[in-house]
Amino acid sequence: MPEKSTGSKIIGAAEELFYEHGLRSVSVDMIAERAGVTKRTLYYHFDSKDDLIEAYLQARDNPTIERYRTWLGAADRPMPDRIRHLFSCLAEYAGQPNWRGCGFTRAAIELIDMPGHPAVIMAADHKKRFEAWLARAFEEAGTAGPALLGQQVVTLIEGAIAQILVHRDVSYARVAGQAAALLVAAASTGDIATGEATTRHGTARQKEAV
Amino acid sequence: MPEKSTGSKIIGAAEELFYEHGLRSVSVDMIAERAGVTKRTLYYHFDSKDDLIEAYLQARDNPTIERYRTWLGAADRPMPDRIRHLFSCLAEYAGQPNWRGCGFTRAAIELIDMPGHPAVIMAADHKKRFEAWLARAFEEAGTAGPALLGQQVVTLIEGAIAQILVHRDVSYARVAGQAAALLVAAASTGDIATGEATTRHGTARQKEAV
DNA sequence: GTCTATAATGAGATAGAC
DNA sequence: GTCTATCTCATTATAGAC
Repeated sequence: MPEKSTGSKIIGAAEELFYEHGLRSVSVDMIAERAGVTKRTLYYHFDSKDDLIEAYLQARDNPTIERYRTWLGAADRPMPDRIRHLFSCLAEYAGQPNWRGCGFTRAAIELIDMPGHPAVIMAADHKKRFEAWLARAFEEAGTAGPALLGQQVVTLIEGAIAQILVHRDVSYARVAGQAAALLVAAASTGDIATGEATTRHGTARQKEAV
Repeated sequence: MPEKSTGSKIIGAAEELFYEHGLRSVSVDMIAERAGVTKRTLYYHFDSKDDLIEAYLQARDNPTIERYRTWLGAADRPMPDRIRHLFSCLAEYAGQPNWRGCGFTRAAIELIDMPGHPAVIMAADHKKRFEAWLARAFEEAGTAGPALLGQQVVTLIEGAIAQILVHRDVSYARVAGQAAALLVAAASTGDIATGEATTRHGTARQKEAV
């Protein structure tokens, strides 16, 4: 098999460093050193640091969505269970010591004063595609209101990630998973969780545990 | 009334700039200029930029929680309605052109490679107190499982803020509010939204609208 | 307490040889 | 394509006068 190309070595180094320490804290020098090349070589392969940032997110795009696809699992189980499983996997994944939240959201925040930055655009696009994938999974499972449910569940995922990051407490993934499963279950019974009506006569029930 | 002190002028400038552009993008020079003092004067009042960052978050702490307290409103209405109202207010607030998400979460992310930074500690502490306040409100309203519900609702708030920030679309606050109201309503009926049991026999219902 | 002026450092990016 | 060496600029922080 072929030697790893210089370009991909640089991207690999950028991935590790940007994700672990953030975009602004990591210098081009650090990336070059980690990649085992000089800065001049790095600039031969990439035009600028912004270019590297873009490549970093690009490299994470597909793997991230595929990871969630695996977590959701096949359609041979009820959707609420699959969703709970997804959040359960997230909890385990986020418990790893080198986990640092969502690289896309973090990029959007770090580059908040550069709305036109390619990485910011890419982050929004990535999240839209992720939401669309999830909504589609709901649709295929015959869940009512798949688009709305997609919005709600990605919001729970996003919130759980932020809370885990701030508190270093993965339990937020589990409680978010319970919430998501309840929403999905409510929709699965044929109801649509939207609108402004009161829900006080709802009777969604979950057995007590944990 | 007394003239605004130099110290508070500096903090005011730091607040505006840090919140709008982020911690790393804003230089001490910019803050000094905005405050109408020289850099030397700034360093007379604050030891370092990190010190300024801390003061910036400190200044936002109480106002932020009070804002949510107002949004939740008095206890003269059913809790699901109050929660929906809170998210509705968030949607309107986040629609303002100078809104930039949660300063605490953003600080935690920008300073992700400095886990011991005072601002990072303060962010976690702020969010814990916020969650405790919300859980207490549920408790006072007699809702079952107030602590769990507090976790779930803050997770929805956090997620909605992140999504709005990335997509510049306040509708995430509304759908998150619907989800939160449903969770609260489910708990209000005496159920506790926890555990691992399937929820497929739940029948929480919300009228379709919007 | 506030000013002008200046360190001291680290960053992104480039020159030109091989 | 990769190297050594350097440029240019922004940034945090400080010196010393008034």
